[in-house]
Amino acid sequence: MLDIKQVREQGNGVKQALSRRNASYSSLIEEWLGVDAKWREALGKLETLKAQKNKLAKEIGNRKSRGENADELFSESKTIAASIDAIENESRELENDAYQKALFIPNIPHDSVPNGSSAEQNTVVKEWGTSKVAELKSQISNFKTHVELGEKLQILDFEAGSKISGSGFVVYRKAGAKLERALIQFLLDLHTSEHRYQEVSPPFLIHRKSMIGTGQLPKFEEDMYGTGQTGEDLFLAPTAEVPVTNLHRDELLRDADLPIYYAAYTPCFRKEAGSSGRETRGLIRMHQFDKVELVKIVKPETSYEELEKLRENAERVLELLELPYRTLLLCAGDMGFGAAKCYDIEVWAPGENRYLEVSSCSNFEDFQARRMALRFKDSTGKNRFCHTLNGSGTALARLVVALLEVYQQKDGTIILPEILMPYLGGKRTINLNGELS
RNA sequence: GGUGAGAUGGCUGAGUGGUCGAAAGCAGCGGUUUGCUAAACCGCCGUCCUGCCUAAAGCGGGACCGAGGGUUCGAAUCCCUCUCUCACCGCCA
Repeated sequence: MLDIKQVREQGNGVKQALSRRNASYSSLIEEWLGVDAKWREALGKLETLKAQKNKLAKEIGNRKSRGENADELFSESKTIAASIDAIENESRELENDAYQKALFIPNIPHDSVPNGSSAEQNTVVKEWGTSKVAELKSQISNFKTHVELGEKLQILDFEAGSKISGSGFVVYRKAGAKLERALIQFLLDLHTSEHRYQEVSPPFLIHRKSMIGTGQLPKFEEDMYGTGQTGEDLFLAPTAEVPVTNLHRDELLRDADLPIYYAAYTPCFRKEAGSSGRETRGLIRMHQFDKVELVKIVKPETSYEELEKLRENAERVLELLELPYRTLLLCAGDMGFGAAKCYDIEVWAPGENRYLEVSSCSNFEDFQARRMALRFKDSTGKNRFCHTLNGSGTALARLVVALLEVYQQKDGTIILPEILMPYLGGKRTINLNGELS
């Protein structure tokens, strides 16, 4: 949520900044300001009337305690109370109206975010393992896709996935299932020990208030899975960002509490309506996938530094797995709703012959904190909104794609990176039976 | 699912209709004193909105005691609904 004061004072600046996103929010901003002005007018009237009423009530109290008569004050007070009632209803409606409008306005892109309307205008800020990419590309025709590999080895069972749940679901089998489990463990260990995040394991079902807190609702309700249960209002987590950031909703933290770093594993559930084709083949776009997510709650003055560190923490995953990647700074038009600045990290997948997004690291500034009333008392004693950040560290399904495709051997087996061996029972080869050996 | 008890400031917790924005303690901030860390004593110490003021300070107004509604001239306090917490029972991993 944006700061209404800022919008009142620099409405045009805000509109202009938002126009860098792919749509115009000018009319929404205007509507918000209009309702806000009406609301404030109603509030002004209310305050005057209430001041009168409070005065009368006090006077009545005084007279009664002295045993005096106060009948004429009673009727006067009643008249005022009646007009208060009317204005109060109006004011409540206006307030809610303003809030509802505010919830649909995205965050303002940071100054360092480049202009652009689509993914083509994102800038590559880092490339790692370029020589390996070149080498892989030179013999690209030898590389099978993860779908071919996975099915041949019987470690990815897409048929079984759709048998149980429909398209967009997969069953990992044998070494596939073990690899998935190993990666979760590996990622959590890396971030909790080396990067000093605190491990949390949150609920996967999340209520509306939390979903509003991080910005998934109300605007993106159609992308979310609800449980379908009548009388309940729970959604399946689209990312651990939601439960983990909301850990501190409605809290006033102490200055010394910050920064807070969390790492969490959760499955992620997304409808992904309307996507199909090459983009979605195999494991690349699933309705359910596993992810280890990193969440930070920090002081405002440090949040951009923290974003860089967060990004490095995610990049480290790919470096340790020796998977070539590149990092993009997203342009204003390609950023998510709540982000002020966002990096995407993409891993090279030779079977696909392209880069796949495995992480998205964003600074939300105080956008989420405002929605969820997440504040801290700074060293001068002033209450201020925290800044929140999160980044994937990383998404697992696409990591599996890259691992299978990069590490495939001519004989059809797969030799996984050595660093995973402790998590795979000391083994690293997926043999032709789909077992570890 | 049943029964009962609760929800008050950063935390603990008192407060059953009028001077309560709210006792007390802890934490925090400022100060005094004993040779340091520490202890003792004194003072300050909720949030949001808003008016006067260039601003700060200060003074004034309004709101907030889980949320929403009601009763009343007047509600933290009484009534209703909801949400959550705790205890016991039932059920289940």
